[in-house]
Amino acid sequence: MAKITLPDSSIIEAADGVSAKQIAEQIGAGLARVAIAAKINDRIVDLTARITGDVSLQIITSKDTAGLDIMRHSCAHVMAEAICDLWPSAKLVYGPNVEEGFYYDIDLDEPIRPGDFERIEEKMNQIVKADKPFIRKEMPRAEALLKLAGDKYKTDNVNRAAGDTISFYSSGDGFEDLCRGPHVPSTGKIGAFKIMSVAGAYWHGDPTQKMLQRVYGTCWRNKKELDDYLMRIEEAKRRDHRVIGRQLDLFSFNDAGPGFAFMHPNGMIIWNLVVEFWRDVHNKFNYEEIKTPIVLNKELWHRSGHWEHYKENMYFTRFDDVDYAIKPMNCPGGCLVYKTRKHSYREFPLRVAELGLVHRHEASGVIHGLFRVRQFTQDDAHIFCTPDQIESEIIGVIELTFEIYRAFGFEDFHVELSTKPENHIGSDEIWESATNALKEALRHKKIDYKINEGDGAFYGPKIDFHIQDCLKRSWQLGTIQLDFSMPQRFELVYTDKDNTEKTPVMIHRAVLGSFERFIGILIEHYAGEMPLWLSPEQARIMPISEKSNDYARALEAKLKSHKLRCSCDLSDEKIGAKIAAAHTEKLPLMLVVGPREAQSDSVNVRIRGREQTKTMKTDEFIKSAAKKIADKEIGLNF
RNA sequence: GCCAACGUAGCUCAACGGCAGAGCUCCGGUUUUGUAAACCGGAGGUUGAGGGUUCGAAUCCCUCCGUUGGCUCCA
Repeated sequence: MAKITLPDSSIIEAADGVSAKQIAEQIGAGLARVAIAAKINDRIVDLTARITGDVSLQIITSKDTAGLDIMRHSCAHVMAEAICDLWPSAKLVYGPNVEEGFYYDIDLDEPIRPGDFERIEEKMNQIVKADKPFIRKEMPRAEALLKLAGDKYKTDNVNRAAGDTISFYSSGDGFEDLCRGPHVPSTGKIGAFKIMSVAGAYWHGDPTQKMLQRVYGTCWRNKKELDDYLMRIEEAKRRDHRVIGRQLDLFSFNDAGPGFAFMHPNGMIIWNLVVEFWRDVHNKFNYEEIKTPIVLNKELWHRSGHWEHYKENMYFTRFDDVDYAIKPMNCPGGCLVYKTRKHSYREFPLRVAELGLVHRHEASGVIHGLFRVRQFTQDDAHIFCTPDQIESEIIGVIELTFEIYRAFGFEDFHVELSTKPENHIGSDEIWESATNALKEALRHKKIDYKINEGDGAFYGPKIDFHIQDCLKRSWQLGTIQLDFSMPQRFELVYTDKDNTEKTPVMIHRAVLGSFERFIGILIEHYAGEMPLWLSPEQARIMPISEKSNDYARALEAKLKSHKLRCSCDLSDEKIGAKIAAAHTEKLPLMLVVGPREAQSDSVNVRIRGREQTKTMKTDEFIKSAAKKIADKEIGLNF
């Protein structure tokens, strides 16, 4: 006898071996119709799964996240069947879900092109319409390996799978695929789908392996959800910093220097404001600032270990028969500054910041707007301290980091901790204590984090701060890295209490990561609508007609004397056109002035994106704007 | 670096073997305007670069450069 507890705590009794589907039918025909899978004792299984004994049961529908996940994976199978039908020589590799859809890796010599998507979708539609059941077949591992003999990809998948029982699913017209499951009961249960893109992907992410074709698709409960998703992508593309950067004349790129950003006057205004703010916060946290050369002798890079570990990404130059490298990191220069005098434990922790311009020859395929460039300015700093100061220093860096992120309204980021890699230097003991110091600091600040085992730098463990761009791609901002290598390589020392020379600990950290990337992220974060304090132009003065131009000019001079960034639109256009132009430029404030305002020394304030306007005395406006700027207010309410 | 797609005026795009075009921007003029785009005119191009096929190439083929989306890598 099976005793089945439902989510509402009610209990159904049935004969052993009853299927989840039968129970769903017993609960209600409506539920049975929308049922996709079942959760038996926290394990998600097919609806056909048999129930024995005392269990808890939940029927999963497409409303559940798990139901949508299952639907997507079943959709991947349908896509695989369609592709195998169109290209019989296609070999299936691996087809997991991703955040908002799925992909399937396929080994096929003939390239699948975007132009083929339509016929793949057509074939998929036929399969879905036929509403054939997904049927699970189980067999022992040995039998599965025999069955898959000759298919190196699926054999590999079986070898990587856990457990002794291997399952296959068949659906459609004799299509069968190795799969753990579960699946929807039949292909007709799959909602609205679309093939999104195709891209190359290495088998197991290994560049020495064959490049496969990865076909991306998305699948939603219904057409409306699919359309909403496609709309969201379109919206996101409108936030793309590369598009907005051109629209707002912030920066550009040129074939003359791929991966090297040209910052325009508007972009530099934002840049300099971020630098100014950054300096204020670093002063508050007792940092000093230095600047080290961009081009340094090659020998230095041998000593630092960069030659050995980073040569492929470095630029080199040669003159007067001497080889030089263009710095990819600031630390060696920082070490040379440290060595210019003797240091005492009394001056520790020594926090030395540098806005260092570095060059890294990134692979051509990874260059991406301001997010991934070949020349960038790091907001770097090196903290020299004693081992027992590590944890408090890390806490200090985290506090400084949050203070800076908060000013820009960033709440949505995540933290990752990377631990000892296989190729590392230093003893296990020192790695363990350093990693624990990082963990303790995170625990102390009550920060959740993800652990990337073995992903640390060769010289020490690290904490990274990540943020997502408008298309949900994740980008690293700040980083905190413990470095046991550099102080030794450069023979850095300090004199301790006992008058002996010891090696300091070096903490390498960046908060914004790179100014280029950070400005790109700011643009996407605000969709180009910068808060008042960061806006390249804060207010545009718009005379109603030429008759008010003199008042407009006088007003401009007055606002500028109060350090407001503004200009006059003295064109022959009507006021509506001037407003439209200002909106296109995403200006926060528009000041419409005509004879009325001129007479009363006032301005009519119009706020970006709003219909209603407000007339106020010029002095009152200046005071109010100045306060918003000083407070770095994000809202524009006047 | 690898796979695929794409490079036409400053920007967004059309023409897809047969005279390179539109809107916006820019320049000149008319208009003197009260809250999201007035009107008229003009300028702007060896179609990313080089080679090939063809009577004829933006269009077809090859090489290179760049861009986009992924993979690997990474701030």
